[in-house]
Amino acid sequence: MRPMVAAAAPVSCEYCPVGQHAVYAPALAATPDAITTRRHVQTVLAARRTIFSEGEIPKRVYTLFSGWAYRYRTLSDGGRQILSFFVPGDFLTLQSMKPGPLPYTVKALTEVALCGFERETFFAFLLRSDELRESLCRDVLAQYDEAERTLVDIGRRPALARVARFLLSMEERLRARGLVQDGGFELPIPQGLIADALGLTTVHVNRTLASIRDSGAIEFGRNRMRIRDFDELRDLAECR
Amino acid sequence: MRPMVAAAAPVSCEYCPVGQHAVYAPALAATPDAITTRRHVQTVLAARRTIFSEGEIPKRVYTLFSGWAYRYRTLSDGGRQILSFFVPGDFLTLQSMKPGPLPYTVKALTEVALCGFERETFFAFLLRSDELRESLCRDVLAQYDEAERTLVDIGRRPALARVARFLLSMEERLRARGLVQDGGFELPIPQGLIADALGLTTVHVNRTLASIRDSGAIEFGRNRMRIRDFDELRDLAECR
DNA sequence: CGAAGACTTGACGGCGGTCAACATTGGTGG
DNA sequence: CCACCAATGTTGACCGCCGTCAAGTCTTCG
Repeated sequence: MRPMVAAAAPVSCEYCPVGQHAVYAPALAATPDAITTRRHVQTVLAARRTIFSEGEIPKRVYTLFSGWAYRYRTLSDGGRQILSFFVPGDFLTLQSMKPGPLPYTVKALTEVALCGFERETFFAFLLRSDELRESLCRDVLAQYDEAERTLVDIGRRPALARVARFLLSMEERLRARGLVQDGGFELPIPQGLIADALGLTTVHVNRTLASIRDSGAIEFGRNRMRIRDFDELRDLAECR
Repeated sequence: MRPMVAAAAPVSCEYCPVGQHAVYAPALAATPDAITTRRHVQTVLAARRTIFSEGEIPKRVYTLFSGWAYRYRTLSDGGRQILSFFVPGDFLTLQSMKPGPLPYTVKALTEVALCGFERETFFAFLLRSDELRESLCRDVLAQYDEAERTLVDIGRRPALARVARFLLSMEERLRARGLVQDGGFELPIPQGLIADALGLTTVHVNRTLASIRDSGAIEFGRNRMRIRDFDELRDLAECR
């Protein structure tokens, strides 16, 4: 399978293919130039490159144009907890809304293309209109909600249910962005990272995925996942 | 030990003893009447009473004036995950900033006194000034941050470290509110609830607390906790 | 005084972690 | 084009943390 290719974003943001999912989508619809002129940089980064480091104070902020990224916190013992994965259209550092050091690291999973803005003017712009504020607010609360949902998962559910729900929520998110085709989707997340996101180990994620595959609910190969039986998978996610 | 007594808030918010910790603290300092006149209700509720139910659409929102409360999500199997505890001055439902059903239940832990506001006008007021918006934003991000910190704890740390960090962060929060006296503080949270907050069981929290006490780092009795050796406790929280 | 909630302690077992070996894939440079 | 290497996936053996079950005590309150 060919690796995902990241192309830099087009010159104008007006017809941006992922703009409708961006936090500033309302502005793109109304006054696309307002975004284009504020966009400072377009960058392409190789897979595994660090985009922000924990403790860094961001002067520039990014929307993910193509590719996948993720963010995580590091433990004193070297372990890490992945907090979320990003897909095209996602804004990488909502927490930078207020100035100060970032409490997590952001890293490119695949090769990525980024659209960069100057932090201060970017948020000043978002706060100027009611509509944009509301969009920003919705994004923050949605991420907050997802964090607490994951908290419930990790705190109270067995590994099988966690993995099943992870797959379901990933499918739902990708479907909303039109990234589900032929009933399946690209999932360039190695099992070790799924483990770091779900509070498990690589070995156990591997066994769990294998058992779900054996149940017939999913099939997958390198970088690709297909849900064959949603009802079955939802049953597993309910944790019995 | 006498149960905590909840008295209704005073008539005017101007000299509210916990107002400085409220999300609308800047407004209290500048134009206290703006808060007093918007406050619709003052309510006293018995311990264990439900303040909001999961799925409910709040028309009225509350600041906790006295007593303790907590919020949690329920699982299909009857288990639950506590998301946070509230102390006087805390606002109970930041998520209600955007209209829609609440994704969690809020319950009184002790007897509580609440100051109620009409949801819509309350947030409209908070969004009107830059200073209040910033205060709101800071609160949301702080809670979000705490949620992800807990996520790391539960996902990656052993029981001993979770409990130790829980005690440390509780002490820090209460100290900031002037609720630490004689080196100790009131902690009316039963071990079963600590377990529900940390993804553990009552039995295991009990053993863990006992082992921390044996190490000499803390001492506690019913409803009261004292940290005797911060360095020791921090070592435990680091999870060697 | 009775009942409900909270705390404590012991015995036992299982989910998921640890360690280790090996297979497979894809990228890189010679 | 091939050799090599790093990253990833897979499987088995073993074990420990923490959950489950259960009994009993203590405290609080009606």
